[in-house]
Amino acid sequence: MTNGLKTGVASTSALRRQREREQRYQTILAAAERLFASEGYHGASMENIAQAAEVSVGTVYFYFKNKEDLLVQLLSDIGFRIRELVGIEFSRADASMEGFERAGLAFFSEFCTRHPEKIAIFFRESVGQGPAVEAIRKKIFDKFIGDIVGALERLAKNLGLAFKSPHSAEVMAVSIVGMYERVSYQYLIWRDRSRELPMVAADALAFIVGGVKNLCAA
Amino acid sequence: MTNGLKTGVASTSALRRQREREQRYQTILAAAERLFASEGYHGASMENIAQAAEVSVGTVYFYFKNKEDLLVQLLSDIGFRIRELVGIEFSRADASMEGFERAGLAFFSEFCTRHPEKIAIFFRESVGQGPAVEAIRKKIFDKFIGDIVGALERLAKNLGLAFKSPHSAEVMAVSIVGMYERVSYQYLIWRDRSRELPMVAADALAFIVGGVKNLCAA
Amino acid sequence: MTNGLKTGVASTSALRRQREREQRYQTILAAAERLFASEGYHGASMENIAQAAEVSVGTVYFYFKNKEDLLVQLLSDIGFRIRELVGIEFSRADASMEGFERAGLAFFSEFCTRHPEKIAIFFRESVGQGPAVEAIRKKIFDKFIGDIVGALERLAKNLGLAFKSPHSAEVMAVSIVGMYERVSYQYLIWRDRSRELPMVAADALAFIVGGVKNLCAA
Amino acid sequence: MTNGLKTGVASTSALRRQREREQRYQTILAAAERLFASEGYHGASMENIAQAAEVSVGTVYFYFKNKEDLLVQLLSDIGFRIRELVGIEFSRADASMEGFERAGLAFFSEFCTRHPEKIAIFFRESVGQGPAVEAIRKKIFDKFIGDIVGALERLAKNLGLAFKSPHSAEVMAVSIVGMYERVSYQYLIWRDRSRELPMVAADALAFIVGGVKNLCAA
DNA sequence: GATGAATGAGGCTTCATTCAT
DNA sequence: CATGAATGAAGCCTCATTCAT
Repeated sequence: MTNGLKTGVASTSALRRQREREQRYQTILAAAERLFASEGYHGASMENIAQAAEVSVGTVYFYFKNKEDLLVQLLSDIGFRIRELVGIEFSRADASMEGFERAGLAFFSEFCTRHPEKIAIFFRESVGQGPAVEAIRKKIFDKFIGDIVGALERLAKNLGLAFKSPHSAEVMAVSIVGMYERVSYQYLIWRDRSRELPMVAADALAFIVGGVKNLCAA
Repeated sequence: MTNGLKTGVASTSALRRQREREQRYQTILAAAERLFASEGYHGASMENIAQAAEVSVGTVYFYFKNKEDLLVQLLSDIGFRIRELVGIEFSRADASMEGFERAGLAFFSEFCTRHPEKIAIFFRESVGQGPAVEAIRKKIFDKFIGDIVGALERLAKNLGLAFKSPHSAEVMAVSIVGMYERVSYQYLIWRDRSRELPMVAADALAFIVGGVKNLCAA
Repeated sequence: MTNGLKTGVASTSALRRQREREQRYQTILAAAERLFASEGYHGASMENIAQAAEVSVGTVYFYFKNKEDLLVQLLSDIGFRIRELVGIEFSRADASMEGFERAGLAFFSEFCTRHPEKIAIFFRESVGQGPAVEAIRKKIFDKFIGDIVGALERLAKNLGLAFKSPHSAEVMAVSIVGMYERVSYQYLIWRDRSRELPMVAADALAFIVGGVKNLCAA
Repeated sequence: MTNGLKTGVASTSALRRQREREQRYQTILAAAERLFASEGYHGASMENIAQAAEVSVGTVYFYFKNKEDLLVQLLSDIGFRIRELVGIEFSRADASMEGFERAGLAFFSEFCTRHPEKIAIFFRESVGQGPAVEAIRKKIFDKFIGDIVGALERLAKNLGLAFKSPHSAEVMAVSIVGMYERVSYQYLIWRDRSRELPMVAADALAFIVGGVKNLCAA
């Protein structure tokens, strides 16, 4: 306080440290993402990841508790980004199904095309990797399903419609998530048709719209 | 057949051998199925599997090329059974969507309830286990998708309808498969609501019917 | 039963297998003993031990659960041998202190001289190696102390003597064990005076005899 | 001392520094003692110790050469304190065995009860930790043995007694140390009977007295 | 003097697979 | 055909120690 300079200098170097830490963290995470997607979760060794990130194994363990933690952080990040991009569209959906379409386009045309590795990790590499990973996967899925259920309920309320059964909203949400998953898997991971994805997406969205209509009644 | 006693005796013992071989094969496969589902593909060691099947490790390797082969055979069997039960309903579907509903019920109310381990293996444990496994998974998915596409095309033809786009049929099929997958995962693996599954299935099927209608036009 | 030869052959090869197994087990244990004594418990790696035993690392793990198990088996064996050699003399001690002297000579002049590595492992390398190892150490010590307490009580009874306090017998036994331990450590491990050990032992035993007398009273 | 103000100020701050340094040193040593005793020498990492002492790892390395040094300093300190408390009683022992009893009580009733962690470190955690540590352990033991030998020799001289053999004094000293060690281990570390220790000690000391008498003759 | 991020050698352990009996 | 002991590559992870700031 009494010493502007010193504090200034100190905070500057402290900030830089902080920044560098964050950068290293991200570098390692990025390397892991790349390798998990290309070599598979088990195929990528901690050694490989460290090399790809240009750090030592010890450094990886300084930033992440263990290999599983690497995957968990990756999943958290992926889940966050998807919701940021897609969930927001669902939450805007009110009196029409336009929000559903915008959400789908955001996912298929933007997210999938830009981040095929994230799709591979979320839908392929993180599946069946033990309880801890399954737990976070379930959490992410549940949040996403919640977003869609919210959108459906607002839609029904605003349009004065009722669902066929008490499960309907949830089942629809789960179904929609399942479609997202398998369509992206089929057209992005198994065959790379990322260019056709927008058209494919259009059909998928029409399917969703029809499905939703059929489970609501005046 | 035409030979005398000696051959008869020989063929009898040969038959018994054949039968015993087949039995052993199935015993091992069953043990693997159980363990893959409960401990995970990586969590189950060949030693474990051999013990569970009450044979030696060597014997497991006599009947199966390697661990991956065990999974592949399991997947083949699962794929076959699903098509046998579900695919047949799709192929019967002609001029109405009833076939789609029967297929869905067969899957959710029969298959899922009776074989939750097969669902776990197909949708969880076999995901992301390397190229060879992915290949057979893709093959099974593709066949199943083909069944549904066939049903959709017949339906369209018989009702004089046209698809919105050339992709439509395939996208719908992929979507339906995705729904099957995630709905069973959500209501069977993540939470055990096998008793509610029939009701859930009803909603899911209504969703499908609506989706299909929306992608066909007179 | 009906086939002497076959059973004979079978049992022969089965026996040989059994024998070879036991031999391998002992070979590995011996290698571990040697290395633990010379390099220290932590200084000896599983790799080293495997090499010294001329087997692969995997084989070591086939016979022993882990490194700690190796130490535990070693300790069990050492404890057993000491009691076999020394404890028997205590149990023979009845109406005089001769048994105490024979026991001491057996320990110092026979066991220590013949198995300095076992002494090193029991009194040096196995100390402070975690709860599991401490547990077995305590068990062995307690048994040994029990042997001595038994001898003391018989002695007292036969000579019509009484102990000073209820603890006396146990405290004496613990004291005697402590003497055994430190005397062997001092004259065998820290300096190699194995040749003088018999004389040293004589003095130590005289010390014990005097101590015992002082804690018993007519 | 003789300098004026400036130096005075300087020496004041220098003194404070000196004091702070000494404090830090002791804080770290205390943290190490606590952790070595509770987690074991290997179980306590330098990181743990630094955290417990509320300093950084680097600081620990500023005050101590390495982890072993931490243990060595600890041992030195423990050895010093034991001699300070116990050895002094032996050195006072002249014409009677009272000194031996006072020494024993000092050890069992004072030192053990007050510093169980030091006992654990000296008799458990520092055993078998490599040549350097063994060397200092031996040095401490030897000094302590020397104290006792001195007391024994003075006693013999003053009472006009002779030892049975040239080894006798040393063997007795070693035996006494061994008793101290194992009795404290048995009644303090393995079972916490610190409250009964005084009584146990009484018996142990009577044992020693008897033993000594038996090895001296008029 | 103090900090704490970075290092990397080295340890323990697992497990799919082979092969002599 | 069945057995199960043997293999050894490869993985994950720890931790004492260093050094630029």
